Amino acid sequence: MKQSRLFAPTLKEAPSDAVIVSHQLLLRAGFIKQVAAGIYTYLPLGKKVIDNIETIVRAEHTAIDCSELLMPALQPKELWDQSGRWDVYGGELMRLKDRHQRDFALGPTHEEVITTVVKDYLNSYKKLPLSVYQIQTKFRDEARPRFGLMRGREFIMKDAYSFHEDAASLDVEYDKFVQAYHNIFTRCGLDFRMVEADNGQMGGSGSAEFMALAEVGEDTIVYSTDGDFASNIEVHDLAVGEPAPVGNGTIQHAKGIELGHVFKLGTKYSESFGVTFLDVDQKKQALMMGCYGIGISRIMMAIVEQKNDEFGIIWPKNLAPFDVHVVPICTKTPEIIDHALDIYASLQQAGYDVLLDDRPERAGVKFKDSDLMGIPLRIVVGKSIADGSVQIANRQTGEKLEVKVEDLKEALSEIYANLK
RNA sequence: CGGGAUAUGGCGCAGCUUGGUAGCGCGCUUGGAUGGGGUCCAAGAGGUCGCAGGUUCAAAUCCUGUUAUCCCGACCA
Repeated sequence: MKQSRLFAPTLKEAPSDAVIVSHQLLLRAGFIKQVAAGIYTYLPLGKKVIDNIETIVRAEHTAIDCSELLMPALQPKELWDQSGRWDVYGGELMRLKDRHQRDFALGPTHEEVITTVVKDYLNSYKKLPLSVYQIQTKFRDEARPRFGLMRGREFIMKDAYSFHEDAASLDVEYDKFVQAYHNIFTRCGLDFRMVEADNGQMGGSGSAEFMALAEVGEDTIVYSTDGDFASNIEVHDLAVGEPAPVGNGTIQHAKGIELGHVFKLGTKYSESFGVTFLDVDQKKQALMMGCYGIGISRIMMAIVEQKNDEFGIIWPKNLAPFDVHVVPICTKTPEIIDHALDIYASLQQAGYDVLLDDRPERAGVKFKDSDLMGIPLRIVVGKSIADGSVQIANRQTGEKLEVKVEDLKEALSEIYANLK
């Protein structure tokens, strides 16, 4: 991609509405743009990051044999009446009417829909277990949207649902999701913790949350110094310094951003929707269910909150919008831009996703924008090209290295391999 | 939903107290100089001052209402 053609409006100053660093940087670096309170457009750079997150999420779900589908955002009231949640969900459910004055909701979650979708198919124990997921825009009419992508009224979520003949099967699947979630958040480069969580209005028999550690987090994690215990403070309201209920540690507190939540739902939804199957003894039984969510757009925000410095964002390589930023400077010299174009083409051929800053800007402007965007590797093509060398700059470590053009690919692949 | 604040060009802000018809920095356009960390000079373009009503000869400025956005709290798979 040539930067002169990329829609990436960077700002020197953060819009005054943004108060936390991730919100400010995502706005300044041109990743998102606000449309209304809690509603954002993902600009091209932001969209690329979202896509990268989704790629990881998809791969880890495929790995546990969970298949992807896509359900409607628009859901009729009747479904929500069946679960009883039309009345209990409250003001957060975004409600609307069609032209015939029939009631609909924009889905904040999809237990009602998925239960209806699988109902006819899952009539035998032979078809169990089954798990499916989708990645979709969710709607919640938050009383107070805030902090950019942290608490939006419209956001991208991955939600998965599993169906089982008994609790033992649910336990097995639940553990697979827990492992998949560990893999996902690790691959995203997040500093996170799994904690015991409240079941909330979802009901069910067990749940855990995955929290990104961050001071701006809205949740409080209580954990023990020996690592044997971690919980949302909603479940165990323990004070700092108390002995932990498990193990020998003492309690500490930390702030976290909830990125994922796994639930054992039990039979709550299958009972209200009358979803039953015949077991091996030809007895009719209610399905056991699990559900598993990840805030895709929230991951982008959480990463920026964790990975930044005074100059801008520092993307982990798996999420970065581009792998390499080729930055020619002194562009008055025509051979420099020619060399940069050659390097750009050859790195693309080598499989890197490359952004070429072909704009007629001065060096300082290009460096500032590059730092702000946070692409992990930068190749500066300048005067030193006269003796055949360019500079590789590592955004993550700050290291800079002069290399001959003929050695560039090799040097780059070594540095790339060591990126986080 | 309670409490607090803000709304003036793409972004950041001043002007409002003490009404006289809008200004600064950045950005943008053109020209020139510069050319390895947001360069400098000059000339330009761009604003129904959130919206509606009121007071007044005259409203960005005063009054009333309203909408939007942000923060704190409550709420929150």
